Amino acid sequence: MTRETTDLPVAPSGTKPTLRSLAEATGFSVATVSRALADDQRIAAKTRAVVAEAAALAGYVPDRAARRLRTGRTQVVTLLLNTEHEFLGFTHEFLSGITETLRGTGYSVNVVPDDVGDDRLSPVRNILRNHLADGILFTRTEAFDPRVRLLMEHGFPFVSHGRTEFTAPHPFVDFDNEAFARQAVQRLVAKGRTRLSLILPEDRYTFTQHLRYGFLSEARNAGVEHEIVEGVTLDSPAASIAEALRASRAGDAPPDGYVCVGEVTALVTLSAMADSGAILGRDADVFAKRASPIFDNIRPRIDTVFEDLRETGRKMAEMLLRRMQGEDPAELSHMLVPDFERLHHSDETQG
Amino acid sequence: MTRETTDLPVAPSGTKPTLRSLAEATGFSVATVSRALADDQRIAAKTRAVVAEAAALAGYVPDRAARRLRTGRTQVVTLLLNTEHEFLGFTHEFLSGITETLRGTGYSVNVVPDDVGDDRLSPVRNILRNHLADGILFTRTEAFDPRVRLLMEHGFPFVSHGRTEFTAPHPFVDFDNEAFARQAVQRLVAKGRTRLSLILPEDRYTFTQHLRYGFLSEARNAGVEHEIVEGVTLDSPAASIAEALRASRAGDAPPDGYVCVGEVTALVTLSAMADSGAILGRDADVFAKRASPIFDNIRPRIDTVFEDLRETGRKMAEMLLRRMQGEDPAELSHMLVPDFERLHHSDETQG
DNA sequence: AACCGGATTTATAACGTTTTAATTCACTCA
DNA sequence: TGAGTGAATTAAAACGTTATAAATCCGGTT
Repeated sequence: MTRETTDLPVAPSGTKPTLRSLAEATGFSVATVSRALADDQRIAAKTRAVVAEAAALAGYVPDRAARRLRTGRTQVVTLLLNTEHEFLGFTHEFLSGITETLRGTGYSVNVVPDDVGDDRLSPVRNILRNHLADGILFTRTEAFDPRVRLLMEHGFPFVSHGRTEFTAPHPFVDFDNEAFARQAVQRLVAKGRTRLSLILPEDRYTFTQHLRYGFLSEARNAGVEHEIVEGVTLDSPAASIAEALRASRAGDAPPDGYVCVGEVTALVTLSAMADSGAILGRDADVFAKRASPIFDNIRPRIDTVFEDLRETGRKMAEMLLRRMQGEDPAELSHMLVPDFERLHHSDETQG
Repeated sequence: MTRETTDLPVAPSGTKPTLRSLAEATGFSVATVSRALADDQRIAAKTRAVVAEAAALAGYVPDRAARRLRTGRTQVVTLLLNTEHEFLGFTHEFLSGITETLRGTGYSVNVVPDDVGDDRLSPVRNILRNHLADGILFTRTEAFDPRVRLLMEHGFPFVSHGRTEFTAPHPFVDFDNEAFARQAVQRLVAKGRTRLSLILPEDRYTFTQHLRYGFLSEARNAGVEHEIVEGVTLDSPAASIAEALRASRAGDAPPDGYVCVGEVTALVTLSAMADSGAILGRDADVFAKRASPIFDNIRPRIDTVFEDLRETGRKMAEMLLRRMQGEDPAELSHMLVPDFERLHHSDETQG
């Protein structure tokens, strides 16, 4: 009971500390030690203190496999990550936010590829069937996303990046893309632009509808001409997008205002303009959404709004933690609003 | 022994399939079923077939926690991921390559933040002590990287992105940065440039030395002036880099050739040139390394060499798998060479 | 008829944890 | 005194797997 071995600072001599070794060291039973470490109130306060000290001394950490086997809880959160397309920096920022929030919670982050071409349900089924995680995060949510349906049926904790159109509420974090689109139109119109153009993501994604709605209704309000580029999406190869843009510019009255939802699109738009002799600010303007600070270093400069994906990751992880603790899904949603005050994220570094 | 239940197509009625349920279904013991599934040659061929069929029918998948508890093997690979800086698209491509190779192997990928400011050793210690993974991958390797030393001491499987200067061999995948730097200098000199400039990553990283050596020795060979920009590194804030570049351009004989190791640096360089009235191709040229296809869509175009980080991820995962199977570390290394033939990755999409 | 040996199979322990259902113990109360 | 009470502790089972050591079977010797 009284410590006679004050020599080991952190590491136990040869074998790794376990409940049993702590039990032997303290003289209590394994069951008591387990409860004491869980801070079970039925265990005498003094006992809890003694056990805690012994555990700290030995550097005890509960064995994840054993705990998982016994409780069924994995202490793992799985991120379904699209490995095909990305907005520049999306993955990095998003994943950084997630790990940042989860650090120190005992949960670890597991990354599983989610390729839209494939069956998006199969990774989820796999996790569900074999209980490979306690919670799931995913992106590129569809209006009636089958993953959301399945997970809700199973009552399995998850947070989606993006809303759905299901009636039952579920946890999500989203960016207000409609507001972005409206604001983009307003800005371009304010600059005197009258023929707006937009390239959308694939129809399947919910946020595509938000963008479309915001763009169309605001353009109608303003009474300006507008087009949604056909035959090409945000995820099309840059070459195809460039082709479509050039075709569009070859018409009699080419667009004079571009709303760009992704960075690649924005850059391609700038290139297409340059290639066809159009000059930014004179012949057309561009308004883009960006996830990385890259546009601060592009000349000519364009107007952008920042979507903070690190914060998105943080929020999603936080909601998932709360959901896994049993909080009501209806309470767990968060909207990121475009920061219109800080357009352009102006750098102050240039002359 | 003879299956009387042919009704269940894939899912077992209520409870999940386990060795015990398979044992009951086939009439063999749990031990035999376990061995049969492991394709142990001591088990009769007919028995193995019967068990395999039953397992397939029931949709049996071994429980990871139980197996891990028993064997000590986690079936987890941990990626130490820097969450601060990134070359554009690095994380996405790299991680995609890793998950791509690991898919279907039974290993899952676990992401742990590795922040250079912190103690880079502590995540490794944590993994080692609690056996949280069977193997480790990491980036931003230092010349005498303490993580490499520790892992080698423990004989723990890992693959580093980048070499070290330890004498004992260890698995790594690296890009030939010296060759890149040499080629960059040669190209710029071939264009008639005589005052070259380079911004390096932090000194601690091994690849910094490779870049420096390649740059310096090739510039001396060619007999051209050259400078390594002081007081600023690849990871400095874009604003600081821009500041340093502008200061450099303000001198009497500003650089006329820039070697850019990262995309952000390249963009900042272009901005700094634009801001100071210098024109690409007339007053200076830029040669950059890129990890994303972004430069195809930048105007004016610059010469680039592609570092394929998806392939890097694939290779690292592959080496780790082989290392975990006990292969000799000395055999497990791979160098990616700059693809000089495909400079610029020309797009053919523009007029 | 007893025995051997190789080929199969099996009972059992163990990995480290949590939890159910006792058990112990010191008191209090009638 | 003897039972009742509540607080504190514990023995033991269980989670699903693998590995050790032992058991069984069977055809072929001696």
